[in-house]
Amino acid sequence: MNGEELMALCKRRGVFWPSAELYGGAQGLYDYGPVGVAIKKRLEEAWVQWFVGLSPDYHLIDPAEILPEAVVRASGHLANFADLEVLCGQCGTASRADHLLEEAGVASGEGLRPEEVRILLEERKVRCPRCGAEKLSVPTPFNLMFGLDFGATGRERAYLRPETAQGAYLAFPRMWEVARKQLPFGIGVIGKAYRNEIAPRQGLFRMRAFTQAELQIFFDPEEFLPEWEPMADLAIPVLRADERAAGSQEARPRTVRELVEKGGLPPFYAFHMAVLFRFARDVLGYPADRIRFLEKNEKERAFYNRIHMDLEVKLDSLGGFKEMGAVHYRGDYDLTRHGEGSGTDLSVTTSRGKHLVPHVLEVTFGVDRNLWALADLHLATEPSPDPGEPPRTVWRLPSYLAPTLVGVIPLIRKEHTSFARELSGKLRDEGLSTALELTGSVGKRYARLDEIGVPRALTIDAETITQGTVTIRDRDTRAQVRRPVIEVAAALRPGSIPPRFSAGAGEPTPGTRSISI
RNA sequence: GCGGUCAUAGUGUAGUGGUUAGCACGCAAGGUUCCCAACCUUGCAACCCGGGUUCGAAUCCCGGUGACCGCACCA
Repeated sequence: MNGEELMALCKRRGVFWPSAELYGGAQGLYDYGPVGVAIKKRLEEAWVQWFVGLSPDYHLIDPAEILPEAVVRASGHLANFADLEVLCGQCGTASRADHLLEEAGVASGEGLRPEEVRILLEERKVRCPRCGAEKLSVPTPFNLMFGLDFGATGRERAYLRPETAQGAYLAFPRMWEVARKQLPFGIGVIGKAYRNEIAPRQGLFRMRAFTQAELQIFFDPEEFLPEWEPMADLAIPVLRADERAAGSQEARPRTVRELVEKGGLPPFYAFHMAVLFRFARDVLGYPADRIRFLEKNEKERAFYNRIHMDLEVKLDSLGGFKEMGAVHYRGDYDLTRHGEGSGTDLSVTTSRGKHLVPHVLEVTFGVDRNLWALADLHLATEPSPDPGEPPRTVWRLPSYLAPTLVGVIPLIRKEHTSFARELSGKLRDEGLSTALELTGSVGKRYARLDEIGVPRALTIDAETITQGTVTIRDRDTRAQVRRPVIEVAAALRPGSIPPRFSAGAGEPTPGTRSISI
C-alpha cells in the first residue's frame, strides 16, 4: 500500500487525520481518531510491558512538557537547536551560517551572535553555495524548539521539550531516592515532544508534535551486565558505520555474541539492541528481513552519543528504511551537564562505596511512526479467497494491538440484536473491548471489522438463542468455530495481553497467535 | 525554506468561462437475503481560503494555506 492510499484509509476509518482541517490544515500536526487512539494506547501499553517490564527497578514517570530555559541551556539544546540561518537574496536558498563559515575557514562559528556572524560572512565575502551570489541576508536564528513566554510578565523564557528524555534526567536525583539508591535503575517516559521542523513530511514521520516512548537506564559502566547470553545466538542485521564508510549499503546479520566479542560493543549495549529488535519482530510483528540497525557515524550522531544505532524498518509507503527507534549510549553527558547547569553535584555513591556520575543508556521508540509502520506492514488489500467477490482489506494487527478485541454481529438484525447488545455489554463488564456491528449485510460488517484490524467477531444466530453457542470468526483466515457463549470471555482474554520480555532468542509472533480459538 | 505538480461530497474521481456540478464507493432509512463488501427503493453529502478579471469563475490571474515529488534541513 502506498503512502497516499494508507493516509486515505486512515482518514476514512478514523485512525488519524491532519489537524485543523477546517482551517486548511496545519503542517506537521495530526489528530488521532477513535481507532487511532485505541491502537496508540495499546501500542504504548505493549511498550511499557516490554521495556519498563525489563526490570523491577525500571519505573514510568510523567514529567512536565515545558522546560525552563536554564534546562535547555544546560542540555545543549539552546545552542545546538538554534542554528543561524541566512537566505540568499538572489535564489532564496537557505543555508546554515555556521556551515558557510566553516567552509570559509572560520574554525568555529558556534556561540557567536548574529551580528558577529554577519560581519564574518561579509569579511570573508561568503557567497551563496547554490547560485554564487554575494547577497546573503542578515543571519537569523532558527530554533527547532518552540519557545514560550512563561509567567505573567512574559519575560521568563521556557520551551516545549524537544525530547522526553530531559524530564527523566531532571528527575534523576529524586528517582535515586525512590529507587533506593541502587544502580542500575531505569526511567520510562511516554509523552509528547515538540520540534518546529522546517519541513514536516511523510505523514506521521516528521511531525511537529509527536509521541516518544523512551527508557533511560542509569548505570555504572563497570557493573552493568545484563544477561545477554540467552540471546547470544539471536541474529540481528546490522550495518556498521565503518562498513558504510567502505561503501556497503547492506546490513549483515550477526549474532549478539558476534556483536559483543568481535563487534566491540559493550554487552549492555548489544543486549538492548537485541531487546529492541525482538520488540519490533516479536511484539509488533515486523518481518525480520525488513528490520535492521544502522550505526550512525561521527558526523551524523550527536557528539555526546558514544554509540548510536537506529532501528530501521523498510516501508513500502515511504520508499525504504525508516528510523523507528534507537539505542544511544550517552555516557555521563546528561547528568554532568545538568550537574553543572544547576550547580548541584549529581554524582552518587553506590552501595559498594563507589563514587560516580551514572552513565545513561537510552532506548527510544517513536510511537506515531511505529503506528504508521503497523499500518504499512500489516494492512493490505488482497484478493478474496472466494472467486467473484471483491478484494478485501485486512489489517493483520497483533490482537493485543487491535483497537477493539472483538466485534459482535447479529446475523438477522431484527431477531438477534437485543441478544448481541446484551452479550457485548457482558463482555465489556469483563473488561474486554467490543464493537457492535448492526448495519449492512453480514459480509459488509465482517469487512469493516477486518479493515480496522479487529481480530475476532462473534456472530449471534438462531442457535445462539436456542443452544447458547456463538460462532467466533478469525479475521485472518475467516474460519469460524462454534463455542458456548459462557466460554467466550475466557477464550478471548489472553489475546488482549501484550507479551513481556523473557530471556532467549524469542520467535516471530504471528498476529493473533495468542488467541487460541 | 527553494523548485516542480496539485487541491471538486466521508473516500476516489469527471467536469477548461454559462451544467439542476456528473459518476463510483461510502453512509443513513426501508425492503429482500440470512454467514462473508449481493440486489431493489429512497435519502445524505463537495468546488481549500482571500482578493482580482468578467455580464457571469469550480474553470482565468494574484496571494495565502495544505498535500505530493526532488533539493536543503532533520542537536
